[in-house]
Amino acid sequence: MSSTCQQHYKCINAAIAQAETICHENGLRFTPTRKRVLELVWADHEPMKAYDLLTQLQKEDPAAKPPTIYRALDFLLEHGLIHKIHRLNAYVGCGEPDREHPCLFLICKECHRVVEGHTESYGNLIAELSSQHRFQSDEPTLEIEGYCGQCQKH
Amino acid sequence: MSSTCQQHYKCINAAIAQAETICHENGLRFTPTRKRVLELVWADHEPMKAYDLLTQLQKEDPAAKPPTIYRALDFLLEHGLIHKIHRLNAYVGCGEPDREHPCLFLICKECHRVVEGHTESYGNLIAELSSQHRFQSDEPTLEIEGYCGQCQKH
DNA sequence: ATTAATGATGTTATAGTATAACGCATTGAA
DNA sequence: TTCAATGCGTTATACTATAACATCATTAAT
Repeated sequence: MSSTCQQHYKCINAAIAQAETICHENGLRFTPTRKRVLELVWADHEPMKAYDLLTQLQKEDPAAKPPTIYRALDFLLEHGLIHKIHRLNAYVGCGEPDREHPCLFLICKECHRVVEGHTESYGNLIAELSSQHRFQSDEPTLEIEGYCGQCQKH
Repeated sequence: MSSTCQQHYKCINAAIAQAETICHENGLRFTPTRKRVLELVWADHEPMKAYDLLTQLQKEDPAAKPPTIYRALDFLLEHGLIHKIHRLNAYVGCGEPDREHPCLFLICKECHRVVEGHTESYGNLIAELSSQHRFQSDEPTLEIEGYCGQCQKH
């Protein structure tokens, strides 16, 4: 575990609780595999790779295969419980699964930490672009690589 | 070819000419393979996949292998002559290789066309996020999927 | 001109990411 | 209880990208 939180189990528990609520409210099946995969994604605040998750899962369920993981990830993505960082081919838990929001990540090249950003102007930008180009937008992702405060060369 | 331009060879010629200038100015070697791959990327305004480019290249150079393509793509990316669309694992020619600018793409899910957007507010947003998070940003990419004007359901 | 350093390419192999396809099991509604 | 829909098990394979090492080409210094 490598993050800024003090008691990481709280992050995990909160994420699972939110997921349970959301699934219940929307009549979705939060099956044991889906739950377990979500926990594994949240095992760390760093983005997790599919095959690493698979390796983890196989410790408990030796029969797990790639589709096991990818199906769970697809479900979690589809319902906004996790995000995919495309340039890393990796997955992170979503901090605000109950609120519709465009994804925005700051990705540190040094420590590989990813922070999920939030700001009004992002929504405005998307709106501006959509109207400029008559584009009906959907699933925008802003991925910014660089160096976080800890890792910058001074 | 599927684009809004009328005479696409002009796009290709312009791109190659710009590349030649940039490489010359910066003491870079614009080798035949690199040039040919850039032409192939520009063969269409749609994003091109690495292995499709390879198949094309192999028609002229049967000895071409994956590294042939990936090395050329790496060179072109590094010098801003093309962009990678991460969520598509695909590559498009850069419309303004001589100007430093953060990448911003509108990707149509229907016709698969990609337009490279430009707007002041994008730079501002990056700046705002960087200062908010004390993040030294580098290579941001904003990829927005959705439906373009042509493809929207009315 | 020769040579050493660097960069580009050739070549083989393999690593890493993701999905297709098919059949069985479970669930929940009619 | 039966049926339709959804989820899962399983095998195979497709797709994306890089490692590693040999060879060749270019450049600039001697």
